[in-house]
Amino acid sequence: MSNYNNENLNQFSEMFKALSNVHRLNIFLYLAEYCNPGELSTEKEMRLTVGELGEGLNIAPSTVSHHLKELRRTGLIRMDRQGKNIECWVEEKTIDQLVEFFQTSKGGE
Amino acid sequence: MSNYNNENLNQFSEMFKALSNVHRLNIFLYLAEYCNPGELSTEKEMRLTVGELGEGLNIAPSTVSHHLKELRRTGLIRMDRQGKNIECWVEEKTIDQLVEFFQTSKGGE
DNA sequence: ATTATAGTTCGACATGTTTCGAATTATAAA
DNA sequence: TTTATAATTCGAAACATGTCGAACTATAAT
Repeated sequence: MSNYNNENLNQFSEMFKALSNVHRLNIFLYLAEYCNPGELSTEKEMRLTVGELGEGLNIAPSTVSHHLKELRRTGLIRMDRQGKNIECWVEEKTIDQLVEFFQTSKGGE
Repeated sequence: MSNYNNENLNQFSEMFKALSNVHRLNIFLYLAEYCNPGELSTEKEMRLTVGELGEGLNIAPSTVSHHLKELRRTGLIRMDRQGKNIECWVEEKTIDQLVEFFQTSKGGE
């Protein structure tokens, strides 16, 4: 039997919804590239600003903002204001949960 | 830099879209429970019919059918007609890809 | 051949999502 | 204090998704 209750399932489905949009998936992976494990997640060079994320994606800043809000809401990324900028980075614990989700679903029960 | 090109990214986003609906996620996990690794995936007791999947989900058969079509389209499950029934089971290779996707995104390059 | 069972396809409707630009808030620089 | 920069919120338009029931196809049983 599965270990996931209804609330958990809902949270996972929300994460998948967040990653189901190509722009959001790109933002997520772009952030993931900048988070080198082994270094502290508080180091500045491991984070990107909203503006930096919008570049090359060809969508309006308001749309980027909206997508980031979704990624944050579901726990996939975190954000922190530093002066005029808002820095973003991936939440590694959540990624661990996703890896475990699929490993468990494969391993059965 | 990421290993995923635009086509790959698109495929992953489609898989996530398929799993973003709670009904489809339930169907997927229900199927995953029935696929015990170590046994051959051709064994009959490792598969479920469309009707069996619809039970307890409280949605019309046509809706179950629609959801299964989406799960199959994105490569998450497979289906095979056996007489009057159509048997369904998860595609383990695809699950492996998803595990790898998140592991890689964490390990970063 | 007729009937029953399992599942799919189609059309329609309600609901949700994506996107933008304009207006707004927050911070920093002049 | 005024101006500039970075990002968010809001409202609206276009588009996509989830759902159902009715009609259909495929197979099996009588």
